[in-house]
Amino acid sequence: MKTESLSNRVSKTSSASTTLADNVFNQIRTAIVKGELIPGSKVNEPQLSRQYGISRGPLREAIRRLEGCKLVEITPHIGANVISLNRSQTIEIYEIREALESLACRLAAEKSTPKDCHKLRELLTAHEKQIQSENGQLYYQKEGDLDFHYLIIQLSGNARLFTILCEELYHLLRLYRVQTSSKPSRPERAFHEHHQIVDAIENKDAELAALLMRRHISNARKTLINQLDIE
Amino acid sequence: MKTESLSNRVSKTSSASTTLADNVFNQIRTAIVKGELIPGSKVNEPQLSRQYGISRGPLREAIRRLEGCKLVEITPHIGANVISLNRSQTIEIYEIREALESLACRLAAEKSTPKDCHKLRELLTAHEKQIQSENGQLYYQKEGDLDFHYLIIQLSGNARLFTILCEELYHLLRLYRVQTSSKPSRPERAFHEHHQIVDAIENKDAELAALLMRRHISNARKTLINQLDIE
DNA sequence: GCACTCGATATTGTCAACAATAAGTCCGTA
DNA sequence: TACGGACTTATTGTTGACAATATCGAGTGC
Repeated sequence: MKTESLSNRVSKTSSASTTLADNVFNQIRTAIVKGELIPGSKVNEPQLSRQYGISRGPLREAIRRLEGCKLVEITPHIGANVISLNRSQTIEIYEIREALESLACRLAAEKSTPKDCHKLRELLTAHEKQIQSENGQLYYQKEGDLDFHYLIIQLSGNARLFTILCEELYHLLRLYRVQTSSKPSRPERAFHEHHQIVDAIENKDAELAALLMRRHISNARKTLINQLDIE
Repeated sequence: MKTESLSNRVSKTSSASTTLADNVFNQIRTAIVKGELIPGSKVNEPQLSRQYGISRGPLREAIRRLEGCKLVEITPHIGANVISLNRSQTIEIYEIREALESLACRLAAEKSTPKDCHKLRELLTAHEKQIQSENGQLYYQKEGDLDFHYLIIQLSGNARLFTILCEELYHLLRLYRVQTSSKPSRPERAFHEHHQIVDAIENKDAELAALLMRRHISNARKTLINQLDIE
């Protein structure tokens, strides 16, 4: 209440939630994903409770939710630390993504209506225009890539799949990008792959769609590994 | 402290944890998975805090962890309810299992040492003896099936994969079995499939291992669907 | 008899204080 | 100077009380 000072407005997301715990959960989560809370650092309860102007009760509930999302690690009697992903852990996540998004793509191809396909096409052409007007490099950085993947996962119709990918793994990957300040840079290639994937979905070729998505993410993984090897 | 009466000992798991919240989290989780807390029912905080002899603070943290495992659903200002899986939600989980365990199997085939393969063989032969001595039907019910899958996931070496499958999805499936009191009944067929999988892993044929595992779980899914259609 | 409102009760959300554990500091000794 | 131990401080764990919201039931009007 009193110390609304400088760092209180960490993010704009959902300032008016129904409960303080959920509210501050969202705020801290975006703070972590944006890199404002640096990976590996300690999550100090008294400090955060002052910062957000709430008591430690709901704050601890929020931290427990963050633990569930695997964004912090809690050690009993010591406290929580913001997760820090190393090289192999990131590769692990990409392996899982490969399997799950391949599945999502197959399901999407099976279930998608012409209207859905139209939305996918629209998304791609919108991104294409953006690329042309902004000289290409911003496709990934503006997360147009993620938009595309989000939509396919939604089209899969598997709600739990959406939760695992979009509510858990993607946040972790976003964190990693901030952590290593890595700029994914293979826009035109990825863009071509995206078009192939939509083609397969439109043709209702589920197996091909799954294969293409798997290869798409596998390529991203290999790019990441090479990038890590260089550094 | 005072009301240790009848329903206090809900489970035997981990009575001496380091913190009350973690302790009661484990207890409630097993209670849910065992069906002692029936799916869909309300999670009453005052009642549970009396039952476990703790205050509502750590209890609420435990509930938030359960929310993270997707074992309860929390509605603001209303409370938590034990999750209840319907038919389609269960199929969703099986779809995810199919993708993830297929991945696990491929990784296991790539990384497994001869010693690992030996352990797998031992597990299978041990189960085989058990089947012969107990007339078959108990293989699944004693969770020998899960032992097998657990071991392969461990051999995959992907820690996050292990977490997602063994710490989250499996608990949900176990809950569903209790909920519908369904007894998986295709022991000899599944057993044959298990043997094939180990063969592939031993031969370092990662693609085949992945394929077989995917089919193995796909069969289980189809069996489940048929079973549900009958009822 | 039915629907609606209002009040009583129970449950959830939040807080501030206390207890227990860990971390840091200062001091003495070898 | 380096090491170890007691003391101090800070942080986490836990509790009970209070506030806010939702649920249930009785009573009233139609």
